[in-house]
Amino acid sequence: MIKITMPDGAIREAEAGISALDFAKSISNSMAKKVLAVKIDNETRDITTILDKDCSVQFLTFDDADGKWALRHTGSHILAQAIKRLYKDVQLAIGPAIENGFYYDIDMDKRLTEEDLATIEKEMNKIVKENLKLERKTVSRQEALDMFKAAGESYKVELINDLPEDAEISLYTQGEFTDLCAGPHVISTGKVKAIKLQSVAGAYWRGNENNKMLQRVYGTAFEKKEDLDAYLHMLEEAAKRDHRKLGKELDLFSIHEEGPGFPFFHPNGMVIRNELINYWREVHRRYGYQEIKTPMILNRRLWEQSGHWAHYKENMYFTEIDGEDFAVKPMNCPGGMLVYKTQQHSYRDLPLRAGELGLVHRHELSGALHGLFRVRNFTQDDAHIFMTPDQIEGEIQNVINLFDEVYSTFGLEYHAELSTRPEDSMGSDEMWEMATNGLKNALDNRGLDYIINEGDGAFYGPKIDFHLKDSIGRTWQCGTIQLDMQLPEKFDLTYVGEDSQKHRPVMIHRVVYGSIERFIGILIENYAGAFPVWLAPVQVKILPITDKHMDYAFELKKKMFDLGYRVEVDDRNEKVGYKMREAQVKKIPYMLVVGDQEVADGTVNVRRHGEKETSTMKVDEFIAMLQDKIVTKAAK
RNA sequence: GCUGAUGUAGCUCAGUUGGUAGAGCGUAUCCUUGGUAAGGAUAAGGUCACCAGUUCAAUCCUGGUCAUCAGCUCCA
Repeated sequence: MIKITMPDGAIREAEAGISALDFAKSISNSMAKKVLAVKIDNETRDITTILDKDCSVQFLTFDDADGKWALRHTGSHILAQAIKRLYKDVQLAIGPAIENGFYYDIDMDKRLTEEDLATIEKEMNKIVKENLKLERKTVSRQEALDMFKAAGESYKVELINDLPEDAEISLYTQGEFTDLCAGPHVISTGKVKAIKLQSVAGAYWRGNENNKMLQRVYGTAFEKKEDLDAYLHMLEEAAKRDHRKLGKELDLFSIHEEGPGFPFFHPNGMVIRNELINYWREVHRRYGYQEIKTPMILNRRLWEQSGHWAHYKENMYFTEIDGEDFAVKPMNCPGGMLVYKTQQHSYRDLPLRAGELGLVHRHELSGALHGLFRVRNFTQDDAHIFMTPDQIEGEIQNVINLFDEVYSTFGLEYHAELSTRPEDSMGSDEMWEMATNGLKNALDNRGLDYIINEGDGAFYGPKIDFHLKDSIGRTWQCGTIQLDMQLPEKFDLTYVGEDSQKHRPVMIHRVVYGSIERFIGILIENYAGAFPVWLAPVQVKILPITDKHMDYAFELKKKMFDLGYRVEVDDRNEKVGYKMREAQVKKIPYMLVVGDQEVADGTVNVRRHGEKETSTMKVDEFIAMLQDKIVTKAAK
């Protein structure tokens, strides 16, 4: 079933047998404004890319972005045309517009280099100058097939063959170049005033790793040179927030060749980590959770029972103890099951919420590793909740409330995705429907915006994922709520009901941070390294002006240290300007300058990170202010 | 894992068309006691990612390995 979320939030469902593309197009045609892009899997795409994907889509409300989108789309055609002009034996695959630019997938033997990109870019600018008109023409399927077959464009032929029976097939022509394309485009290539090719990378044909790998050229296009410059400048600024860069500069963590994907946390990073954990415990206590801890290495039998041995083995690490196979846990659930089974539970105990900060190890593909965002060992802020089937909705609600509170504390914006039953799944239709509806109702009641990933759920149940953005707009899944109808079965979990009979509980897995590592990465980029004072590794730096003021500085430090604050004195033989610069670079929230005047008056001169003005206050006054900021977890 | 690029001092980088390397920052020592983003001097610090091969000679050329980066695939 294909569902389309309209810009006004209304949901429309397609009749059976209609393809996603057709459905999307029919809606698009019925609207005054042509719909240029859709959201699939939370990625903005050209409408043509949904042609063989049976999934839910969300139209974007591109009020004034229409032109930009078409412009980028035309950019991709100019790219293809330039490549066709410059090289022989080139086959074109697809070339859509994307969020900030466009790409084109091409198949050619020659490997494109950086220099080649420069050459192609030159040719593209020539095409822009030629100001070629883009002309749209509708053709019959046979005409299209004949044409692309004759041209030796086998990818286009495959695309055409996969189009639905009654699909309208259109071609766009600019000068000597014609491409299969649903459009829309700007009227002529001359409209694209600023073009930049960014990179070339490999991409599998149709996103399937069993298919041939093509070369994908990424670029971006704007109407004005200034817009391009502004965009490139924005990218440069964003790169400064990269958590891998800041992690090094602020001495938070490191990753070494000796342990790819196994991050080392330094003292500064541990402060943030521990504050996050403290906060996590405080929140979960309020929401009625208990905490457990289960072992990292467990016997093979357990993993066979849970299904991981069969379904997750290629991601697991193994070892042998006393001649028996053991595995390092990739997930915490089986351990949680064993804890649940150590006693009999009454329906009165449910929902039973057991949290665990569990260190898991997963063998991720080497090419997928990425700073703290994708690692091979990480701590999940996990919890397993056991409940009766009619508690699902309320409990999900409870979890979503908790998520919202936590993300709000950090000022993080998030979006949710609901993933439904996959092809290959276990359990009855009724169970799936009940579980999926439970999740959906909870989302609807909360009034949360979400997109649906049809068939993207786990084999054991549907899930809601929460995605957060990094500094350059890539999104990372952090929180997730997964309903599990399988593990309780496999481990024969029961509770005693009102009728004094044994019943099967429903279980959910859920993480808020997702992994503490990934969440710290997100926070570093979100705050650009300037953490709010409650998280800051060093909260206060005291800067004595000369040696004469050292005693006062250290007295002050002891006072604050004894109260539990993270405070340091910069007692180096340097001028105060130098010390101030370094404290600012290290993004320490509060700098206290102390000199003759402060010593005489028993005051401190306070300067906040990133601000120019200073203010003098009594020591106790400053401490009270600091305390307030920390307790309220103030953002600034 | 796949495609492409990269790997030189603690950090950011320059350099050698084959003759074992340099800057700035940082660090140490000394001078300087200076009111809010860099005071001065001196010194230490590198098997040029690792392993082979070619060569009189390899950081540089060739091959392999590892790691990192951008994508793809996958995922917290």
